[in-house]
Amino acid sequence: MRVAIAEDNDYLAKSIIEKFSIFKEKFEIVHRAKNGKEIVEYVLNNPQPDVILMDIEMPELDGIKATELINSAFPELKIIILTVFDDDEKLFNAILAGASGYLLKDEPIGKIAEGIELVLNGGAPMSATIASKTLNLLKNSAQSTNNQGGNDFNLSRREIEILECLKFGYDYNKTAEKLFISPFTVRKHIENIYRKLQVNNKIQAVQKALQNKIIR
Amino acid sequence: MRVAIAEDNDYLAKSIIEKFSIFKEKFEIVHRAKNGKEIVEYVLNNPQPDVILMDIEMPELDGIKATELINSAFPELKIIILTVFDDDEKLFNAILAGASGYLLKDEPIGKIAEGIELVLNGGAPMSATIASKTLNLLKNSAQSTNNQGGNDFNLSRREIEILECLKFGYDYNKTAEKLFISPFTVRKHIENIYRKLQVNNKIQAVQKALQNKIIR
DNA sequence: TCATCAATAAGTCAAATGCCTTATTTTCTA
DNA sequence: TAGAAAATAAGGCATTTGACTTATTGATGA
Repeated sequence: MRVAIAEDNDYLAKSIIEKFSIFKEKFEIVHRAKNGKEIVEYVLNNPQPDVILMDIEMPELDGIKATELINSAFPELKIIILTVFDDDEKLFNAILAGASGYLLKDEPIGKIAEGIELVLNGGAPMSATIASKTLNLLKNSAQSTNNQGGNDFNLSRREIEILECLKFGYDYNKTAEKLFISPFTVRKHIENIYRKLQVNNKIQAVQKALQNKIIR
Repeated sequence: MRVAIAEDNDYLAKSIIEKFSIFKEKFEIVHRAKNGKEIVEYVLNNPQPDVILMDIEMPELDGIKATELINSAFPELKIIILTVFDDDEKLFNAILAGASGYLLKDEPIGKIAEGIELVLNGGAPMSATIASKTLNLLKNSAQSTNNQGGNDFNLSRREIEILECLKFGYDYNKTAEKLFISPFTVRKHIENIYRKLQVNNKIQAVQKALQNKIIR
């Protein structure tokens, strides 16, 4: 089986290629590209590999855009995303771009090799957390017709005002000034917000509030 | 680990239970229900199992409806669908009902046992063809309307990765750990980000990056 | 009317952050 | 191939933040 790798980090790329030498009976690493542009150019100008292992964060052209291009030109060519990032957004975009699998870089080499075989047999290799996130994404995207948003976490009106200020990056003093209260009070409100949202810093609070449409 | 099985076919149920005796150190089959109604009544009136292996086609109440009921009453209870059916309709409905995994009955017993452990660690066991179908379902169910727009502020690739981490509320150390670099370097990158985005704290940086679609 | 809760205020203290300087290595490009 | 840009690393220092404690007031509701 002919495998190509798109990975900008030299160390990681070499490490993967080296580890694959164990499976040299089965897999041949036919190319290693340093970015999305290189891998697209490679498949356009060379005999097609069976599978591409694709990093996401790469210069010139990222892995998701490269996947999109390659997938539209060669739908048969299987692409497995291999990255450290497991956030919903990237996962979602990778799937839309046409990736056939999504593995995290901390998977043992055996799992990656297994994934390549799986993908060539019509399967979809996914790391455990990824599989779980995929189900949730599907569930959420299907329910998006009748949803009104998220929880309100029983936040009080004042706490939501505080969150609005946090969103602007105001510190305790600035927030206190805006709301005509003492900075100590602001701190107390923020502590209560953290407890209710189950977070422990401002960014997480703001992100969670945005995601749950508590603030816009 | 306490496992319950809902399976109407006596032969199959006994066969599975028998095969599980190999893993009796790890798994205890606490109950075998003959239909959906029985499994729902069981979880309502007995100590909760950790995992339920759920067939779909069953009399009285099918596995999908049973999954829905159990999942809404006990969201922590993991349910793995174990069936011969792999059609999109059933898969889709099972996911919506809240199933945490979907395995085909022809999987070897080892894979099923592995799936139980996976599901208890937050993963989502899926047979190869199921995983593949899930990706397709997700892809089709959301043909998104992607639009671009916004400055990139000449941020380097690394700086964008840093921003991705900041979005999660990671501190310097956690970010450094994620990106395999020193916390000092993270701080330097963040300083450069602040200068380029013309902000002076993490929240403002994340908000500006989100607004300009530098990150999502 | 008694209890609960939200909002207010104030304080301690360790840890994290923002802002500054310096310096080496790597990568890219003119 | 030389210089620029980016990434890396380290450390100082004042400020901010997060996690605690304690306490008063006013509103809501059972």
